[in-house]
Amino acid sequence: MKLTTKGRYAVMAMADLASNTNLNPISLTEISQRQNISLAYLEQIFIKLKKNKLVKSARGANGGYILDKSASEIKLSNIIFAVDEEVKMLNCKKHSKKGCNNKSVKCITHNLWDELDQHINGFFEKVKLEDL
Amino acid sequence: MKLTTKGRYAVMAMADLASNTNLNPISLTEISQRQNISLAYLEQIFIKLKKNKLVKSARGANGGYILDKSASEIKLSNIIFAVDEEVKMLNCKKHSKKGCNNKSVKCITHNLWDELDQHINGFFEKVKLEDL
DNA sequence: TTTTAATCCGACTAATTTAGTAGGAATAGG
DNA sequence: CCTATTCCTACTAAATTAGTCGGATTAAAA
Repeated sequence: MKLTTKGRYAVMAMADLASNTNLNPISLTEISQRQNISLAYLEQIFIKLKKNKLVKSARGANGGYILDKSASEIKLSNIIFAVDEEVKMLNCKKHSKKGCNNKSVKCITHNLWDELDQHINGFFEKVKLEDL
Repeated sequence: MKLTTKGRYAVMAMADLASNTNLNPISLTEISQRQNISLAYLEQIFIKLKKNKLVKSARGANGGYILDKSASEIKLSNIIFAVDEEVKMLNCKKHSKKGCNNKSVKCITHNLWDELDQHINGFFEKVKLEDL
């Protein structure tokens, strides 16, 4: 699980969406203004959220986005996972040339970073969108 | 708490130091070979570890480093904190212009990222060098 | 039917951070 | 004196992250 401001923006935007939700879709322009995130950047983020079936879109005038599930069903891990594609920054294979080689040389910290990753994941698994 | 490979290298090197310790100092050349980390990079890392009183150095031929405390007294958080100077990647102030402004606009994720930071810190607080 | 407000898409650029190198000075043992 | 080491500073390279730009598509409303 990567943790970047992009993920944070996504969480913020989704929380905004959840709390300002009514029957009509909400445009990114609104969210952009409320949360102070550039529109173009939000667009990128919402494309991904949509692909991951966290939001639905309505195109054209008066269009926008609505949650695809109830706020109680959306875990923060879902959101972060959706926008920060999973490259697992924490494991040993990232720098495979010099890093840990599971087969021969035992990497003493390998398990540690795996555990941490699970720890962080667990943290975001527990929290639902509605909890914010 | 930042989490980079530099921090991981530091943990690996310290674990190496702890497990290969005898009365004599251990040179970075040795650690470099065993852990497959470039010598020059290790030097950088150990300067910081030294400043944070985690290791002691002996200069000159047959010099090297030894732990400055017993492995049971060194927490992983100490090590990571020492090498990845604390810029708190996780809080809202990093991108202060556009980000959260505590005073006026309430940043809905602010507390969340604080909590996570504590969570991660707690994780590394619990583990001592000897536990590896 | 034209205008307008929106999503959608892909490519590009800028900024920042991280990783790593280079070169040499200082130190101490043999 | 020679060699192996730490120490120090500056620089470079690579990777990642953040964000922009231009335009195509869509649908409501005038």
